[in-house]
Amino acid sequence: MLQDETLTHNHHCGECPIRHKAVCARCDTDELVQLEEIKYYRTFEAGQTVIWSGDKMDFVGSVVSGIATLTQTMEDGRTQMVGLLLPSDFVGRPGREGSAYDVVATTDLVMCCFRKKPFEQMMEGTPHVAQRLLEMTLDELDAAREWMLVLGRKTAREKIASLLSIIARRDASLNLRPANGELVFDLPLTREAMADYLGLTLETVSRQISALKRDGVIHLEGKRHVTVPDYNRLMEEAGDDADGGIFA
Amino acid sequence: MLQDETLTHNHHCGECPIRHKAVCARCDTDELVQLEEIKYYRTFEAGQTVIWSGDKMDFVGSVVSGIATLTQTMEDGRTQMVGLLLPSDFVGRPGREGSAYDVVATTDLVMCCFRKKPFEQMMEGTPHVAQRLLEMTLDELDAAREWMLVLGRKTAREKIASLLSIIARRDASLNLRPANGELVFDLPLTREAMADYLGLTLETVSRQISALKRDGVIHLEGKRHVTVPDYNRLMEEAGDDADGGIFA
DNA sequence: CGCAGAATTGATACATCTCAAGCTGGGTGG
DNA sequence: CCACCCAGCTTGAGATGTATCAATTCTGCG
Repeated sequence: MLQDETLTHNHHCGECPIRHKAVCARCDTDELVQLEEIKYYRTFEAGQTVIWSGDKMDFVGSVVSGIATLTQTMEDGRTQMVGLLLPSDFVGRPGREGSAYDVVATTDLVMCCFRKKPFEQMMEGTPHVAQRLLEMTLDELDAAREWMLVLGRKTAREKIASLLSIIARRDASLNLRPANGELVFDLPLTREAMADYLGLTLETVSRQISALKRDGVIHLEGKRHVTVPDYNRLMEEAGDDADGGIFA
Repeated sequence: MLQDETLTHNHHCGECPIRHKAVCARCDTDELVQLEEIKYYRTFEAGQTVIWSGDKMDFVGSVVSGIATLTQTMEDGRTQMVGLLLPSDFVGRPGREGSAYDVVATTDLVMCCFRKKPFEQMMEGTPHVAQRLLEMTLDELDAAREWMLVLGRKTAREKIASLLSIIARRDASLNLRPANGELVFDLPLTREAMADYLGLTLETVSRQISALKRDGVIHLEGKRHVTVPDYNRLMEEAGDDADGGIFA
């Protein structure tokens, strides 16, 4: 595994970009010192597998930068994405040996890893870590259930609109945008990855994106650069209530 | 709200049927005393709505007996079940005002409720409750992700087989069965509820159940009483690896 | 330049939905 | 005690959305 030396030595948590959103968000200075002792950085190139389903995991950790996917695969090759890991998201499950999913780096990826045993011990002692992890897990559960509605009941067009609206919303909350209703972002996923997320084929994804473009719901520059002229229109196409602003 | 007096006064936690599986599983005797002070029972009749999506929740709690469903509904009426609540499962989210889902009693239901504020305070003080809740939430997240694969990638026949195998497995772990490979249970859901769980129409559910019956994968007495002569066969039909026994 | 991965587009097949007609079994009122 | 009723379920025929198979077209890069 190649590792970028500028990233694999330990930075100070105080300057960390995900300091206030990750599993360490509630920790005070003392607790950060404890975490620094058991942490190390790892980098992965786009396309690299971080963990194979079933593999033993000797660490847990947070995504610092880049994007990774959580996928499940059936014996015959059918694949479903079950999670999209963005900066500050947590990987791994304390109290379990192996991973239940494949974790794959979609872009170049930097992870802040904690050795599993010490991390688990720390969870016992310092409630701030466990509290934050519970909060994050509950959020993920809500997101997973939201996605169950998308997978089970929405049409292909609604699925695409839902995905775009989620990416747009996240992007808006990260890089704060003028709230003039126009949103611009880059798709972090290939058509195939979108298909795996939405339970579709890549051809259907392509057709529906073309249709949304033809109907003026989105504009495309190249394959990845998307402009949403009217976010409420996109929400309607997603079958969601158009109310409840972008920055909820 | 009608309440059965024999159930709404407080029993002792020590004799509670879900004592060792619910959110209180790790609590010691002292902690149980604390919980007893903030708890009360509520009963619901089959078909009754426990909580409406968006409603303010002044309690959280555990299912003691009976079955409830968690559902999400779109404006045009399409509905997706996002959770099936069995005895010992937890309802509600500490740290959030309203419910995100409809909770409906599928059978007669008894819940052990905790007043929300005191429960949240207790979570701060006694790590055993928060630890157990984290563990349960992680399990639910795994279940939700498993279900995403079912919704996104499985055929109607596989979906039905998956649901039957889950119900069979749960039933086997509750009422322990002879491990001779034959499983018998009652479906706790109507065809329509199964359809909402699986992202299908009730007609498709009915057709696929008929097909599995015709092919000898299951036997039916009446509409609800199911016999599975060969669990591994059912697993194969579900598209799952047939290995990894029933009582995993 | 030209290749390879990614994406688009087209023609057709098929699984599931939709609409519609009956069936079944348990409960109720005459 | 029977006739009726109704929710839940089954089955059928046809419509439709998405998958599948196949042929091009982009796009970035060595």
